[in-house]
Amino acid sequence: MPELPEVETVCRGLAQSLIGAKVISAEAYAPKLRIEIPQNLNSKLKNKTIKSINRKAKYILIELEEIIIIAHLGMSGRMTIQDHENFSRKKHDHIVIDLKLKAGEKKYLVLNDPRRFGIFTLSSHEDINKHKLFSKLGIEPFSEEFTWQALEKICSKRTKNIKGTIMDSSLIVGVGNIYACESLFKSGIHPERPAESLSKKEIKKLHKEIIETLEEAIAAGGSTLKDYSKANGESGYFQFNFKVYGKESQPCQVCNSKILRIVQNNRSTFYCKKCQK
DNA sequence: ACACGCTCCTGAACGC
DNA sequence: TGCGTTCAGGAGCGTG
Repeated sequence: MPELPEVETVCRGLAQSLIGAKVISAEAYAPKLRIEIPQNLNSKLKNKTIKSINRKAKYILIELEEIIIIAHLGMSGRMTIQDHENFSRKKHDHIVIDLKLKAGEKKYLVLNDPRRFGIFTLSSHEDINKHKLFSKLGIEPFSEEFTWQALEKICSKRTKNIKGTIMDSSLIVGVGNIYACESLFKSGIHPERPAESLSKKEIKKLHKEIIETLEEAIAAGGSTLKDYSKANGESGYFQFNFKVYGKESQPCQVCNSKILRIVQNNRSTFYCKKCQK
């Protein structure tokens, strides 16, 4: 499922092709995903040119003249650019935008989302910064604001387990289940530890590993599961080497003891009992 | 303010 | 083979 690195990768991929593209037509084939899809998409997007494409938390912001598309890939969303030649709308293709690229070529931008946890909505430029979807977002892990002291503050007096804490998007954005598991493993911190129990040294280590894990995944092109594709539609797995995620019962790459799986906050957690204290 | 559990959705994987 | 059940999970929301 798309986590921050995947969304970043998708944004970069889309930006490469679509900056300067003009909307010929836009059509929605579902009334809602996680929230309602605006009606009359076509009249709102037609003839507008794409100015920039950026990521905010796990949201994709496609900025056009006078309007901004806010998209979220949820669990199973894919945003792909497809050729006109032999194009046919597939199952779960919920949004299809016909675009004329800067160079003149025509392409479709398609949002496919089988599990429909995604979002596709619109905002004006003036409303974007106070948009409801963004009102409770925590710190961006790549921002200057995300210092180890900021993480220390988040963890202080927090009784909740550290894994749930770093995954809480009202505190820190973009750390999903996979990278929470991975960064805790690399930090040697047990996922069930109360956030407030972490020492300063551990906070510093975790802070560093969260950033590095996400950076590494972006460098690898984002990690993925099997129902995910890159922006250009090329499917398949990325090359990120998971140390614990999905490795239940397999030997730890560091100490050889069995990777364990537990359920925390209704989510699977994978960890090494020996490496993570 | 915080912690926690429920919910949305579909397809894959699994059990009988 | 085929049906039913379980699981995956981001994040908003309601409850205590």
